[in-house]
Amino acid sequence: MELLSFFDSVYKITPRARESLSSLITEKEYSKIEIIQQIGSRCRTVYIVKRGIARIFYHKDGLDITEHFAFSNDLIVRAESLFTGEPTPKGIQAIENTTVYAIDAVSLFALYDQHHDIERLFRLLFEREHVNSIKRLESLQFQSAKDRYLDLLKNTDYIQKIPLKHIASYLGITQVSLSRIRSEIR
Amino acid sequence: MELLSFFDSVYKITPRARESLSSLITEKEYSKIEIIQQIGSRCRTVYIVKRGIARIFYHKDGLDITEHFAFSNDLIVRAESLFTGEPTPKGIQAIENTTVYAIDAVSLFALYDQHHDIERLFRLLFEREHVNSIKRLESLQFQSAKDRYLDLLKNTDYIQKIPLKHIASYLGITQVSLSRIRSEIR
DNA sequence: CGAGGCCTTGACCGCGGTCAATGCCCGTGG
DNA sequence: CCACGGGCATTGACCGCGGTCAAGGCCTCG
Repeated sequence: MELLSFFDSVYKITPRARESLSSLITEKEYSKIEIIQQIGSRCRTVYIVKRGIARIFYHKDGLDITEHFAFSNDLIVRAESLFTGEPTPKGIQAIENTTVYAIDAVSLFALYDQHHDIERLFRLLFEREHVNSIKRLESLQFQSAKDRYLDLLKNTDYIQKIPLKHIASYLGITQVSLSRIRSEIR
Repeated sequence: MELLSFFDSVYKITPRARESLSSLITEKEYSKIEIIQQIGSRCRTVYIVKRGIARIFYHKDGLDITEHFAFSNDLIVRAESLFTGEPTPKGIQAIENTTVYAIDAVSLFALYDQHHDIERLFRLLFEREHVNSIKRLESLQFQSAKDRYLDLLKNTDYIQKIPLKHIASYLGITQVSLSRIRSEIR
């Protein structure tokens, strides 16, 4: 499976661990706009995007706000719920027709006790997410919306597939402002 | 040691692991304004504040920007360097006379191989930091500076000990704007 | 007592916000 | 097949939050 070789590139686990882990992995398909996880639910599944695009979103003052985009091989979890067990006001949605790998979190955490190396693999995977959050913090704290948009253009393929309204809220601005920024650029 | 009982409250480790771990822990004292870790260094030490206040900061366009504050029992690491091995443009400074516990990261990571439960303990500690980063992301993405300041006032004791200029940059605004916000409030 | 750091205040400006009108694309039904 | 309606993006008019620059007050420390 492609996913397992991606895992190998992060941290190699023993064949036995690999076997236990792979038995937990299922694939699911979602069509454009479909909800993968409802707002208000608890995060009990670790998703990894196989193909397509997904986003984490929530509602604030009646607005739909995108917090995160995920592409191929990206994890997509609502960490503030997965790590605490609390429900989260955030949901997960497919932006295009999307295939994800899904791993049940309870079973996964149970495997941690039997296979030290699985815990390590996922520790490393989540550490990457942690670093991503910090980078995003930096950009939100002291860059203009325009700079953030230019960065996004530079670093993210497939942006053209994402509706501008989602990009706008991800950048922390309205789609009206994003539209003006875009018109300035060329 | 107080630190070990704090660790116990997060995750209990075996007596043997506890012994190995405690041999890595040292205490260091820094006076107000003193630099704990230089800008541009690699993060090879896990610090936990025992007493006092520390901050993570960096320079952007000649300005001094505070990214994080740490109080008693808070971890203080530059995760984007600790987890990647890359140097970081961020430094650590004591805001007051501060005592920290210091754990050498290389030795700690080596212990992970011998003691599964130490890896788990620190995984859980870092997960908390991860969740904090995400909460902060939310507030930076879609709250006004005033709301962020009010939250900070509510959730953080000892703010009165932190110079306003640091609070301002932490909120993503200038100290001039913070000053106006403060004057509005009462 | 003088110097420098920190905080406040005033004048002025620009980025990004709201509200509203318009254009465009696309799916659905008569 | 065209007409209509709804969602998405753009554009204009207007406003307010937070930015810069500069002056002034207040501590602290040598």
